[in-house]
This record gives sequence, structure tokens and C-alpha cells, in this order.
Amino acid sequence: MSSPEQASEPERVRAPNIRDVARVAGVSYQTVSRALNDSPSIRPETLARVQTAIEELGYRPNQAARALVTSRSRTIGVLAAQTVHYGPATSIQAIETAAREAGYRLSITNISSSEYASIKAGLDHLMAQSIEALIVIAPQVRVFEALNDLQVAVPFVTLESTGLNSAHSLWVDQIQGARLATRHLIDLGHTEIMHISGPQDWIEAEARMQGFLRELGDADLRTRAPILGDWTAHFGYYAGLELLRYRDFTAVFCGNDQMALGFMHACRESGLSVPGDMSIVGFDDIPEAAHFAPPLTTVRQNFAEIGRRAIEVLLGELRGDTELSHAPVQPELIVRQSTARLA
Amino acid sequence: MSSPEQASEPERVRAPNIRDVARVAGVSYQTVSRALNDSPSIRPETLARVQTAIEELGYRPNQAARALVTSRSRTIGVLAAQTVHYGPATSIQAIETAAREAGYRLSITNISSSEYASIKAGLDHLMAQSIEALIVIAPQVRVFEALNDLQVAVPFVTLESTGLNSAHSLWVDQIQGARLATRHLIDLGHTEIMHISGPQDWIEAEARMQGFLRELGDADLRTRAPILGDWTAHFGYYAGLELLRYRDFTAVFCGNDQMALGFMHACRESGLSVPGDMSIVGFDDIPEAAHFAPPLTTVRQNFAEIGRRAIEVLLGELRGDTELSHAPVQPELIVRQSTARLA
DNA sequence: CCTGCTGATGTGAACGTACACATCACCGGA
DNA sequence: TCCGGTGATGTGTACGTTCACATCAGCAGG
Repeated sequence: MSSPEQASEPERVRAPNIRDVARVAGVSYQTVSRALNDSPSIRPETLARVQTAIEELGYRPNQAARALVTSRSRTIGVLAAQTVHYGPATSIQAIETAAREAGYRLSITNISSSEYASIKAGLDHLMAQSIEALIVIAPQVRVFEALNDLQVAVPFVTLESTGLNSAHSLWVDQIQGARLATRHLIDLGHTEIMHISGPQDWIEAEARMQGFLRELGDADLRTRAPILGDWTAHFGYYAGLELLRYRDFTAVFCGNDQMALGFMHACRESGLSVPGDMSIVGFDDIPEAAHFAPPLTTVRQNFAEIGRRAIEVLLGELRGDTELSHAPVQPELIVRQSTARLA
Repeated sequence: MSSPEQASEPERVRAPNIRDVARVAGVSYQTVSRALNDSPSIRPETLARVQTAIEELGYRPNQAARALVTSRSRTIGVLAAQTVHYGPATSIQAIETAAREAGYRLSITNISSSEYASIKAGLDHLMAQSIEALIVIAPQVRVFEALNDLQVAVPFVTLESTGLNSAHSLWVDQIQGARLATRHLIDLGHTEIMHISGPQDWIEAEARMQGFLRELGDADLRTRAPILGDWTAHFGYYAGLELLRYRDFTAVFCGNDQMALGFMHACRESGLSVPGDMSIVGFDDIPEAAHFAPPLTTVRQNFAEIGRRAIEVLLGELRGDTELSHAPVQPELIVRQSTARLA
């Protein structure tokens, strides 16, 4: 029908490969490979010729082929339970950036529930991609079992836990953060302090609760059973409405800023002034917290730092550097206007 | 030193491959391949034998090899500017879930700035992974140029834009949402209405502004130049402090809920009651909005729905189904307590 | 009993790259 | 002059999978 030269559509345009580049540059394919992996033994002018050819053809290395032959996927897996919340989302963004700069890509899998089956399915999905390392941002109680069951052999770290399994954890010192928050309330003269915690299976919720209880214990104050919440503002609100029917406390330490927001809402509806009648401390310092009514006293965590460190530690392990610093990141108390001295 | 049987570490444990499975199952490797790709022509009992062998060896198909030979990466790329905000994060989570259920994985790349170079670098990083389809959640003005320059040939959709390029867009009808918000204020008797918009290069910010201006125009009301913000509560706060020095308006339509939160903060500091002295409408309906002081009237978008539809449309295109519905998702006005009839 | 067909299974490529090794030109020193 | 060494480049092979095709048994129809 038409001559090969002007064939318009018939033959599927194959992406150029290393041999096409070699032909154009007038070298062997191996030389092109060397140019791509910046081998020391290649003459500058040869390198230049190859680069010109690459440019001309719009050549891109085929990562699948590369992964196949090197058996390195250059992929880091992330198992996450909550990618919508500010904290995890911020960490993941930092992780992605750091990974990309190091030549790795990220594969994120969300688990919908903290059921063992769900965790296992997520992990399975990641392992099927032959990830080189794993980062877990999820309720970790059951994750360790799953890691075992699936015989996960890659380096991994869990974020935002508590050093429970310190060889594989990287964390903001949540216990310390909770102590800072609680101490702040005690210093203001409060003696009846309530705690609204995160879900029981989140280790970080557990850690914040521990810090709260220890600080109260150290001050010989009455401890009361913390309320187990779900991180949402809705929960904070409804828990607040319930709790405020008995006003037998003057301060609340909330497991995160969202629950604190909801609790403040409940205070308003119950006719309580914050901080006049009720002091409230949150945790996380989401960007909105400074604009709550009133601006929220809270504990700031550096989520991005945690993310960057996760990549740093994992890439280190992949290179064989063992014994990288797992020292916890220190949280910081940010005092705003939701807390006041007890009248 | 030691007999091969009890050799403990020396030889690197190679992951089992399709041939290992074949040997254990007593079939040829091709039969195993058929079992994996549920071919119709395989006897049930043979299939069972293969599955048993797979189980026994803990075999996982090597995705790199598969991708190499089929030249299908089973990867969908996401180019995102903001993965920390509630809207994009929610969409991405829905995208990930839908993609995973369809057997695809996601590769997310964050762009740090809306510079052309940054967009191009991000796109380049994705294309290098031979993604099969692309989803863009970013300021889109320059994205189209970059898509052109890089000769991106895969199906793609941009999220949350405005039908500007409707063949490739999937969007909540932002113009309609903005009109709903503005109409609500007009219906309450407001005639002097201000708008704090998102950044100029975000098409969705532009669309909300358009909706605002059109609705005002239709009502023959005075239009004033919108303030160009950056989506943050901080901006809303400082813009509010500035604007409230001249109280020549009685209502504000904010480009998103965060800026509305900041603006409410500025109102409090300026001694204005919301909604008594100032009515405020936001956009997005983040989960916290219901607990602001006062609870925020806003426009709800179904971010998850958008995400799911993105995958649906792209997978459809990959299968060859053209003409899938790109009909915009309708937003919904949620009236709470931050708006009131003009006294 | 042979032919042709169908369903089930096996064999030989090929995908695009990196590693191990081979080759080649060139150089300095005995 | 020859030798070994070195730096630059080329050739064969393997990675694990799927596709195209070949083979083989079983069965129905003439």
C-alpha cells in the first residue's frame, strides 16, 4: 500500500532501547549501558556522543528490564492506615520527596481496616512488587505478626510508634510529648485532668496515654480512665457533650488536635468558656490549630523530619550501614490560648 | 566445610520462579503461566496441583519480568501538588483503593513548586516508570504544556479542574458550587460580598472565582476584586485582619474551609460576631468544618467519588472504551451556623 | 481404520538491561 | 623488540515472564 518510509500507523511505535541508542551513537550497547550508569571507564567524547543520541531519540531506560536483571526494584513500600490525616500525610510527602531524590520510588498501600486480614492483604500487595524496604504507618500491634507470617525479609521501619521494637522504629517521643502537655496543665494548677485518647490499637495513642498517666502519677494526682476515641473531631464533640454533664474536671488533654477541636465545640454548646472554665491541650499542631477558637495549646511533632529520617535509615540499611541513629525526635509544647491557670 | 544440605548462609536464596513451581507441580512452566493468568484451557486438577505448588514455595510472580515482556507496567502515575490537604488526600486515597482493586499500583510524585521545571521533572520521573495512565492533581495551567513537551502518549485526566479541557478532565462543578455559595449569601440579603480566592494558577480557584462573579453579575450586585490567597488558614487570618479595617462588606465567600477558619479568627480578634456581623461561607467541607466556631456553612465536594471516577475513566480508556462519562460531579451546599440573614 | 478437529500441554523465542568476560590499542620498561 | 599492564570498548549470557507456535492425546464422523 505505502512505502515503509511513509507508513503512518501500521507498525506500533516501539520505544527506543539501548541498542537503538548504540546504533545512533555508533558504539556498542554496552557502552551505552556504561554511559547510563556513569562508569568511570568511558571517554568523555564517547559519553557525549551517547548523550546526544539519547536526547535525539528521547530514550528512557526501561525500569522493568533494569529491575529484572539487577533484581532491585528501586521501590520502597508504604503501608498506611490513614493517608488523609495531616500527620501521616505530611510524613508521606516527605518520604516521597526524599525517596525520589535518592532514585527510589514509592508504592503506597492503604489498609481500610486494622483487621489482620486487611493488613496482610496490604503487605502482600507490596511484597508482590518486590519492594526493597518497607515503611509502616498503621496500627502496629498486628503488623508485626503479619510481617512474620509473610516472612518479610526487607528492611523496615514503623513510624510514630514508641520504640517498642526499637530496632525497627522511628518515632517522635510521644511519651515525652504527652508528659509536656500534662505537666503544663499541672503547672497551671489543674488537678482534675481528663484524657481523650486515640484508638487502642494505635501504638502512638497508647504512648500518649502512658505519658499522661506517668506524669499524673509523678505528681501524685488522681488518675481517671482515659476515654478511647477515634482521632476525629466528631468523637471529641460527642465525648465532650457526654463528659461535660459531670463537670468533675477542669482540664483535658486530647490525643490529637481534631478531637480537641470537637471538644471545644462541646464546651461552647455546654456554655463553658475555654480556657476560663476548661483548659484544653491537643497533640500534633496541625496548621489549623493556631486559628481555632481559641487558638489551641498543643504538642508539635515534626512529621516531615520523621519521614526524612525513615528514608535515611532504610537507605542506610540497604547500603549495609548498620547502627544508624534511631534517636527519637523531640516534640515541642506550643502554648496558645486554650489553657489558663486554674481560677 | 559443610555439606550442601546443611549449608546455612553461603548461597543467596533466590526467590522461586515459575520453573521452580513447574518442577514441584510436575508440569511445564507454560502451564504455570496459564494457571497464573487464568487461562480457560487448563484442567481443574492441573490448576489445583499448580496452586498447591505455589502455596508450598511461597511463589510470587515477578512483576518486573511480567512488565518487561508484556510492556505493561500496571502502574498509574499521580502528579500531585498538595497531598497534605484534605481534598487531594481524600481523592488519592480513593484512587489508590480503586486502582489496587483493579490490579494496578500507584506511583505518586509530589511537585514542590508550580514552576514549569518542577512539573516537567515530576512528569519525567513518572514517565520513566512507563506508567500506563496519568492523573494530575496540580495547578494545571502549565501541566498541559509539559504534557505536550514530553510527548506524553498515555491516557490522562486532570482532577478538580473545570472542563477547560473536557476530554481529559474530571471535575466537581466548581462554578456551580461557587454559585450555590454566593446565591446563599444573596438570598440572606447580603449585597456587599467579598471573595478570598485560591492561588491564581489553580484552575479550581479560578473556577470558584468565576462562579462567584457570575452569580453576583446575575444579581446585578457590585463586584469587587477577589483577594488571591494560598489556601492556608494563615492567609485567611491575615487577609481578614487587613480587610476588616474597612468594614464595607457583610459577607465573605472563602475559596476553601481553611481560609474561612482563618478569617473567622480575624473576625473574633476584630470584635465581630459571626454570623451576627459577618456571614462566612467556605468550600470543601473538611470534616473539621462542622466543629468550627461557629460551625461553617460550606460547599461539600465528593473527593472520593472524583478519585474513583478517575480510575474508572482511565481503565476504560486503556480497555479501549471511549466516551465514558465525564459529567461533572455536583457539589452540595451545607448550611451551618456561620451565615445569617442580614440584619 | 483413517482423517480432521479440539482441548490440554510443552518448546522456542523475545522483551531490555547489567554483569562477566573477551578483545583491542596503546604505553612504558627491560 | 617484546612483554605485561591498563584503559576503552565489544560479545555472550542471564534475569523471569508471556507470546506464538508445536505437539500430543482423545474423539467423532466417514
